[in-house]
Amino acid sequence: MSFNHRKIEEKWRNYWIDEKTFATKIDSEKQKFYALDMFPYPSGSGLHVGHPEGYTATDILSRMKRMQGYEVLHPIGWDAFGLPAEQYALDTGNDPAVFTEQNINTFRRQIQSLGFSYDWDREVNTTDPGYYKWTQWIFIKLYEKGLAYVDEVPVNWCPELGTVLANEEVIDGKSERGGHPVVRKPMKQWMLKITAYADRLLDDLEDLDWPESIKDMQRNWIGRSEGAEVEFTIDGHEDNFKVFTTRPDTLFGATYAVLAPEHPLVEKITKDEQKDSVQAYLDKVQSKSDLERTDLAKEKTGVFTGAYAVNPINGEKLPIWIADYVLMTYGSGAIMAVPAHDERDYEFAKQFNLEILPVLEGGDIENEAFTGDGKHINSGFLNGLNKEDGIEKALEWLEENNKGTRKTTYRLRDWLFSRQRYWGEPIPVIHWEDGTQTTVKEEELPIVLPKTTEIKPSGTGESPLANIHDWVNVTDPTTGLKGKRETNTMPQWAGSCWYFLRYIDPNNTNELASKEALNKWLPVDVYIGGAEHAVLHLLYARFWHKFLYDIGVVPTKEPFQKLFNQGMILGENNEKMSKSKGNVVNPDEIVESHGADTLRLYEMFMGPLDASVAWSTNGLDGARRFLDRIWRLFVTDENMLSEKIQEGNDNDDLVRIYHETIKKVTQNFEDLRFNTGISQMMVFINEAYKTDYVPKSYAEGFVKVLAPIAPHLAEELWSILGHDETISYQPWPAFDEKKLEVNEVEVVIQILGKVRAKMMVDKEATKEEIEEKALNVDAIKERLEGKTVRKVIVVPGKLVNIVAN
RNA sequence: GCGGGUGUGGCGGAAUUGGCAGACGCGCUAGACUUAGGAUCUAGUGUCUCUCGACGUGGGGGUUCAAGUCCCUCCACCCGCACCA
Repeated sequence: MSFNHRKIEEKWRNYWIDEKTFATKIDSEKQKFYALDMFPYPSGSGLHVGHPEGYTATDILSRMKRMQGYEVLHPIGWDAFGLPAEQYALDTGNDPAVFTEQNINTFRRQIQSLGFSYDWDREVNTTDPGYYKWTQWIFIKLYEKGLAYVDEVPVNWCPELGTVLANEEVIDGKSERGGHPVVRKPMKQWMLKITAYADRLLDDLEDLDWPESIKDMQRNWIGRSEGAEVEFTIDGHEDNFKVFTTRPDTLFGATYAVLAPEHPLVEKITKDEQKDSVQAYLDKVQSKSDLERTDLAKEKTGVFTGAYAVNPINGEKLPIWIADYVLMTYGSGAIMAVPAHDERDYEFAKQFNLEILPVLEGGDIENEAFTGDGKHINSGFLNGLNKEDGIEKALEWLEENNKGTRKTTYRLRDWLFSRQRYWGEPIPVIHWEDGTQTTVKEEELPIVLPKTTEIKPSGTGESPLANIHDWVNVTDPTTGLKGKRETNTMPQWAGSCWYFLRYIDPNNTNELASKEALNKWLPVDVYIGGAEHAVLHLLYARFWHKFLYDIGVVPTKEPFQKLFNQGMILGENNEKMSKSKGNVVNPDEIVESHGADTLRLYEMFMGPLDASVAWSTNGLDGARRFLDRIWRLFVTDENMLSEKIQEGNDNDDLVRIYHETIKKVTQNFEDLRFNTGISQMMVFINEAYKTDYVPKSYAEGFVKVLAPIAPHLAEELWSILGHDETISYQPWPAFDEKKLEVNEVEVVIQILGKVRAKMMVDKEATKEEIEEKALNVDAIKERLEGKTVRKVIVVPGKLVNIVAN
């Protein structure tokens, strides 16, 4: 008979919630373990089968660690501000708060139906004023330290969404959310100075137990490059300009210079006879959308200004060009072009017939730029040096002669932090009528988002909050000075930058979390979520955490010691699940038809946690079949303990496999290799079916290791085994290394690397004994007839390889 | 183009330090039980020959007594970045 998952799962789900089985004692004496899930954005479409994959992984670890005697913090919450709810509210005329609350209720119900061992008293919600009070507080601290500032910058304006977006939120010239077109537009915006932390964000990656691919993505995003800033004067002109280069050693090979179209000197230095063509070029560049600028057809374009720069190293005159392959936003917006040794400059020089002068030996500059290493030539005092020494000597020369300095630049830009939207944390700043601006006093926090029915973006770049006069207009009670509140709100990423801190002390009204609790519980021991947050969330959260570390709020430099990215669950047709493809699997239906335990088991057994694997209904059935097999082994049709489970000592047929199972499963779970751990559990059950009886102690040990994967079923089996209390805090079973040993081991006998026979030998047998025995095996003797044995290799306990011809 | 990764039966995937390739599951085949089976149990299942055996981890080459694992080379696919000087 198969077990009734609906009844069993409901029973234990209610038990855990009613008894608060998984409440964390935050000041416990036990060793701590903090297992964190990336908290979900509670979308209107509900939970997806992809969500439970990562959640099950952390849940297994949490349940195992509890049984191993740790105090476990395993919380969940809601990243509930953000564009989709607001867009939906706009489209349907609903209040985003109401809509969000409904979504959260759905998510909570769905997550609870899967039996995750969250501490439900620690739920956080980024849209709760009690929570975002502290998001605002952190903003004020950033402001006080000069890390939050207003700047007029060219921003990514998305007309469709009516808001600006951070660089990280723009993909191929379109908004990450919704895929709407994005254009460049100068606007006054709040910025966070993440660049001040660029070096630390880069260097501290070294000590983190994170996937190398994620670390690399962050390294590339930060994009530190070391080189020199070199000063160029302009022939017959007062002004000069700086260029950034990583190859100061190639300065002798510079044959022209390029300014970005937006460079402030462009207008000043352009000669009269070039004015028309330069203006025409600038017009053309400006009308290009971001999409066109990143277009794949990368033909170089540009125009000559008529002006000449002077190469500081040899006094040569270099024509100054304008071209959009030089970006105003990187370095100084100007470059020295060394076409012989830079691919982009080479292309440009070919296009416009500019001089190409090699300064490094090797390569064939007739056909392509040479970017490798070689001896310097045509380079005055650098001649004969290699790349590394050349760079060093050039840097020394530049500094001695006041022509340039060592300089490090970054690809990372400051974080654009304002959104012209309603559904976000209000930025706690007041602009006063005397032209000053201040942050709100801490005791006035939180600045609560006002209720309104008018949440439509104005489209002019002003937030809908600007129309709520009661809220916007303030008067200082002591001075009578009038002012207006900042009407921009924070981006969605703000709330998720620190939520893992709030879980530690979620109801604290005096501080974001108590110092003692933070000291005990940080860092997060394991953090599991999707790879889509590789740069956005994970970089921002690290930045805020480092800042909080600097002002003494948190005790660790990094928030997440170990990070793991779960893979994607694809549709049955091997494609990404999506409504339009009709291949979405709804977890509610699986819980109903197969049970939560089956879903958990199946998702963990599909393959390695980090792989993307297609959903398979047959595979799901197989997972259920395994649970049924366990049930039938333990329980009779009358729901009594099966006679096959017997009190008493070891069963010799089962003893080794039992201890091996405990060992492997424990190790595999620890390593997040759930698929192999489960396979070992299947091996045990297969063996248990073949033998006459299963000692009760083995049965109990097995149910304990099953509990993290299939907790409802395990609880039920545990009670059928005669226990009154939850299995959740029962000690994790131990294995006995001695029981794994065998007296005789099978050794394979190979001839020339091919397996020809097998034999049993004593575990303690010496190499000589094994060799002798192997040569006396009949099948081997036959094969060696007429051949000379040249060599015999013996690997004790494993194999014998005979080299004979 | 740059960076990271993957490639093993019909399918998902196993395989410490090089040491029996294909654990476990799905699917398939046969048998048992059964009024019945999309239930359950038992056995089998890499390919070719069905007897000995040969061949097999993307292709080719190499090191080694021994290679999925190490080295060289080529190919395919996935992810990220993309004129970042």
